[in-house]
Amino acid sequence: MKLPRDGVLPPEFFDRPAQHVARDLLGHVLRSDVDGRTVSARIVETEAYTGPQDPACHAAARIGRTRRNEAMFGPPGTAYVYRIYGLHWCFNVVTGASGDPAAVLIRAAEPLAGIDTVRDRRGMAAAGGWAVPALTAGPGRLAAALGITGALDGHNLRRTPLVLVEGSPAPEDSVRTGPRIGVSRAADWPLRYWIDGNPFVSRPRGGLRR
DNA sequence: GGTCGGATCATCT
DNA sequence: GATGATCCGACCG
Repeated sequence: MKLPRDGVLPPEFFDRPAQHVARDLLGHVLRSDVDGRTVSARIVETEAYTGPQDPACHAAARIGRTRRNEAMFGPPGTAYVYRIYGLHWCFNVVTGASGDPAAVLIRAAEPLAGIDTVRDRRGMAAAGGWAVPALTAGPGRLAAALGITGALDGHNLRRTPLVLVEGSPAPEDSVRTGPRIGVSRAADWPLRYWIDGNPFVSRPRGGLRR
């Protein structure tokens, strides 16, 4: 695919099945300028929620179109942000054509810039200066680190303050797949993608890898 | 090292 | 009224 010179991922990148976008997003970069503070991070873990036929998808057929999942029906490259467990925000990228409700959950990323802001937002001491997995490994942590809230639900991800830009795609043989985390339906569908061995990949219940 | 429970609330039935 | 695409701190060994 031809990418524009400014490096912003084009709508065509997202106008594909969610599982392809989930795999291909690994290695690309999410940049946030929320509150005027720049943070960028390389995506290392994703999950695909493929549409009405996917029982774990927020737009599964039994649910249909509701106020919460409205953004999933928008054009490819739209943000879908929702609150979970009453506490945390989760950030997704809408895939496929308008009216086709599928998305990719961004579960973890490796900070590249703005570490001080990340540490500040995550309530960690300013000392140190380097990134650790507990800052951005896991969807709730990642959203908090980048300042992503429900205010960005429906946001166009080619525009500031939240943009997906070209990074260095993960080599094909470094990508691993497995069941999605924390879902009760379609629990065995292998729609989770991550970069093998990357320390910023989340490890729910069992500590962090490495 | 591991396992467990509480926090906290929008959304949907 | 129940559920949930989570996180963190407490507790145990």
